[in-house]
Amino acid sequence: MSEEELNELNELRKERRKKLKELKEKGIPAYSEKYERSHQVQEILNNFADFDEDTTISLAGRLMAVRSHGKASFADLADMSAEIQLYAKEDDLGVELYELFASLDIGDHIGVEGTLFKTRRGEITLWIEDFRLLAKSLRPLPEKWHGLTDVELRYRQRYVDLIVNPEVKETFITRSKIIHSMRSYLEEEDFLEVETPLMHTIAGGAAARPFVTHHNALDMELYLRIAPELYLKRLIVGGFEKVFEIGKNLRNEGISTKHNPEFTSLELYQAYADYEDMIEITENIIVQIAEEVLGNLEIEYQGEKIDLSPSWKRMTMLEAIEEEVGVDFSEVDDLAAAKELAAEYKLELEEEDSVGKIINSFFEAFVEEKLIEPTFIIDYPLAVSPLAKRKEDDEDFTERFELFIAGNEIANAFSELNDPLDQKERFEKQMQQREAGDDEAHMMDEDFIRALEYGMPPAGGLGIGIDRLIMLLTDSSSIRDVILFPHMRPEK
RNA sequence: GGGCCAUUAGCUCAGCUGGAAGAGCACCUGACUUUUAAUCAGGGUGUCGGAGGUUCGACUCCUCCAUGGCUCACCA
Repeated sequence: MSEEELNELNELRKERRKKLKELKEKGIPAYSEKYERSHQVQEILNNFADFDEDTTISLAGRLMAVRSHGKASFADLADMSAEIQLYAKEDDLGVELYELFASLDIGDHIGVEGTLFKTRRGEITLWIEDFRLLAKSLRPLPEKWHGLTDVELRYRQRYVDLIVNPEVKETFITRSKIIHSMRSYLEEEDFLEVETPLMHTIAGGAAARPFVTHHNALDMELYLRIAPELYLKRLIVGGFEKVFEIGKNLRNEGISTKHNPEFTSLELYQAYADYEDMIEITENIIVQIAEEVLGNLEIEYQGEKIDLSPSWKRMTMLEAIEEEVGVDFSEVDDLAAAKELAAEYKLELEEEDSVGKIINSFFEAFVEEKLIEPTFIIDYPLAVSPLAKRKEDDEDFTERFELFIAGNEIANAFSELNDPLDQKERFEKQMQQREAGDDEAHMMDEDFIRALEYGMPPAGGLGIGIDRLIMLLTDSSSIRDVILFPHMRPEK
């Protein structure tokens, strides 16, 4: 770094650069080789009684605080597992090494060696006999008391957030456990984990605007996937009977506390099954996760107590609307009457050209947010379900459900449409809407129709929004709190 | 994209109707060999988000821009 660049640094950073230079002059490595430690901090804290005062142990971690008393100092060392107090005395380390210890900064990584004791106040402490600087920190950490609360900084510099806000680390450990529990449930049930393409020539499987990218060698536009659905169903055609994929979907839409442009979902498909089976899997999987990861089926989300104990409530969409709004849509069968109702309830419609879409709008506007306890809403209008099988006794509705908890949609599932001719007609209907300006309408996928023509067994399919589920189980109000690096605009 | 709000030291924040930029922590200097938000004495380290404007004078008022938050719309 040149003199000019150095001069632009603030005082705190200049100070640390100065110390780095001094270390170099003394021949002390500021970024040294690996350090063999004997224990993690948590093991020490849990098993203090097992260590006598002659047992030498070694730890490695980041210096989080220093309390210097002249010729002796206390400090706090944090590794991933926990924090422990260090005690360093000039008598034991010698003048030179103690001076080095005294010059350490908060944020530095060190490896320490010594024996354990308890202070007068009863705190387990490592009495240092030797230590080594492992990595010098050149930037000051946020304040120890308030930590880092500026959400912009927390998301942009998640590494700092993780260093100073322990509960953030907890959330992401829980996230990992949730996904692990989900995967082990599915493997236990003999589902095969697969990976399908992220780059699609046709963006399908959901109603959403895709990101577009360009393949140079092929000189063609590609879409980043909005859902893995159509590929997973091709695998059901191919003879896999139980498949699942946990992965990212990318949607070129608004960003909010519930939406990130890339988000993680579970999708699974089971041959010879239907949406009733999917209800069962959904409930089982979430109950297992809550039991394994939280050890509790009674959770609290943003101040609301929620009981995840089975069996969860089921209602048809029409029943839910009738209960909440008092309108019985089973009595409404023409578009004009539905539009009149929408006007009466001050629902602003855009392109709703069918009773089904208006029913769905009523549901979204008046019912969704009221569904606090886990509730399966079943039987969705055909008009908003272009990939789901029709109900046998009602042409206008499908064998589909969504699961709502705490007012949020957590899962979406249906009996998969496996009639290729019906599917083709529905794609054609979607294409018309697309041409009429609805750029979220489904695209025609000829190859998917071809696959269905070879014969797809009846199948149930299920999608779970993993980020949303994790928000619920970690009591996080924003999706950004459960995604390590949420999308942000560039700085400056 | 619309509405509302925010942006001041490394961090967390005060700064009134326009009149000499502040506190705590962190940091620096000194004292201190069981402290733990260590303590004691001294030190303010700043492009007040950016650019214009009004004014004798702007952190403060106005306009535009940037970023973020909440919210509505779209979506999961």
